[in-house]
Amino acid sequence: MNTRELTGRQKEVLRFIENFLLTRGFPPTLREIAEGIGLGIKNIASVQKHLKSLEKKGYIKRIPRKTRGIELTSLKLSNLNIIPIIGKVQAGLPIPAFEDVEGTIAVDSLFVRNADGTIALRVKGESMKNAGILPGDVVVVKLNEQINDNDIVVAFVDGEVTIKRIKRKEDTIDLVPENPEFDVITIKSNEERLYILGKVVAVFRRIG
Amino acid sequence: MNTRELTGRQKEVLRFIENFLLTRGFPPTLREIAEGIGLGIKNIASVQKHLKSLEKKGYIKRIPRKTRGIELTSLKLSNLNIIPIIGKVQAGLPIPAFEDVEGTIAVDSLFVRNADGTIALRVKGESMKNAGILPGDVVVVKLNEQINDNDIVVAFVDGEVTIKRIKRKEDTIDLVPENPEFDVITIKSNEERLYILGKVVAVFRRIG
DNA sequence: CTCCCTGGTATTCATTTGAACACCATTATA
DNA sequence: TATAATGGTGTTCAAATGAATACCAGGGAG
Repeated sequence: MNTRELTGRQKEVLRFIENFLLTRGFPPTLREIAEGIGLGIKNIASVQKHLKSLEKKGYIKRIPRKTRGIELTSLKLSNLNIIPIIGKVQAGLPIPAFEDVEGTIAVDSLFVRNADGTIALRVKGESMKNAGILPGDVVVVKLNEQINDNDIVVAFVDGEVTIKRIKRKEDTIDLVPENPEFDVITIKSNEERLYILGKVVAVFRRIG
Repeated sequence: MNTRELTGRQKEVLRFIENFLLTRGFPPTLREIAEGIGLGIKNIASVQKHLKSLEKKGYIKRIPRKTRGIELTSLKLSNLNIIPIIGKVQAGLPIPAFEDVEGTIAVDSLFVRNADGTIALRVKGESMKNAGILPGDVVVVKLNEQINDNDIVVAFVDGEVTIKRIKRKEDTIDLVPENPEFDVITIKSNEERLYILGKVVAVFRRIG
């Protein structure tokens, strides 16, 4: 048999573990698995064998002697980032304050590597429409990130929050919208009207 | 003290639990917490008190008498969906086949309610640019969903995969791009050139 | 036929674990 | 001043748990 193919019973065990973990928040014990797939409570040895098979075929990883020590290869929690969604950013000095935290959002590490210094905001306005950032979208913002030319940033201008593309000139900084209906905001370097909150690193949208 | 505010020690305990769960894949035992925050191994009673405080303030939920029975309010795994990323969709009858599964992606239930019959695809081409769907984006597709007029769909036309907005006319179906540089594809209802794979329900993009 | 893998049943055992007490110190609040 | 909340220490105990072992049966591969 192929090294990755599962027997019916093994599939059943794997599905049970996945489902248990997703609904309960932690992996099952051997006895919980036994019960879950309709085996007698005394019948842990069978479960042990199934788990050994699943591990050999690469679907799970077991941590020896640890209660509930089962990791799913398909669901690596270490690939997850929990990021707070901020409802309102309040102007303030020296740094703006985050208010109305709506909750948290789980983001795959495919989009965000590290949750440190990262927040999520809801997009208002159409100024970045042509960059594929629409009203209602959720943008993920890295706060303490190096800002490079042409980055899309979340900026405070005169106390207002806005998303724009940044372009540095000789003596000015341009905040460029990606929508011809909006104007470029030009700020002289010596003015104190601008505060760059962070860099937009991901965009999420739900449709329908 | 506010019902939600945490003391320094309580914060420390919560951070430890979060970090443990995310890196190890399952919550810690009381003794692991005790060790993790620098308490003696015998000192479980203190941890019990901290957990009780954290639960009272709504940050965690405990499942009595269960080893590692700690749920994080901020990280509800039940709010997570694990969706396969399909590298290539192969034309085939009666339904296309999914090949080159790149892996899985975790999606917050904020964007996808249910993982059943759901896949993720990478966008190629700019035909939906003005709908905020760009090349390289990941789109989430519901396979067995009711298709309504004006939905954005993944369609097979003459064996080619494409993302378009669907508009039903009297005797034809129009697949409308959201980019003036692309043409509308019109298909007569009696032709067998069209297969609707599913409906696009979410778009994800990484920037930079 | 023999060997290996799968799958189930039954039992034993050392550890681990959550829970419950008792006791103490500090600090903030009423 | 009294009271509650926080935070730490030490101990005991029943229950839960992973591991190991032995036994049995069927099927596929060589």
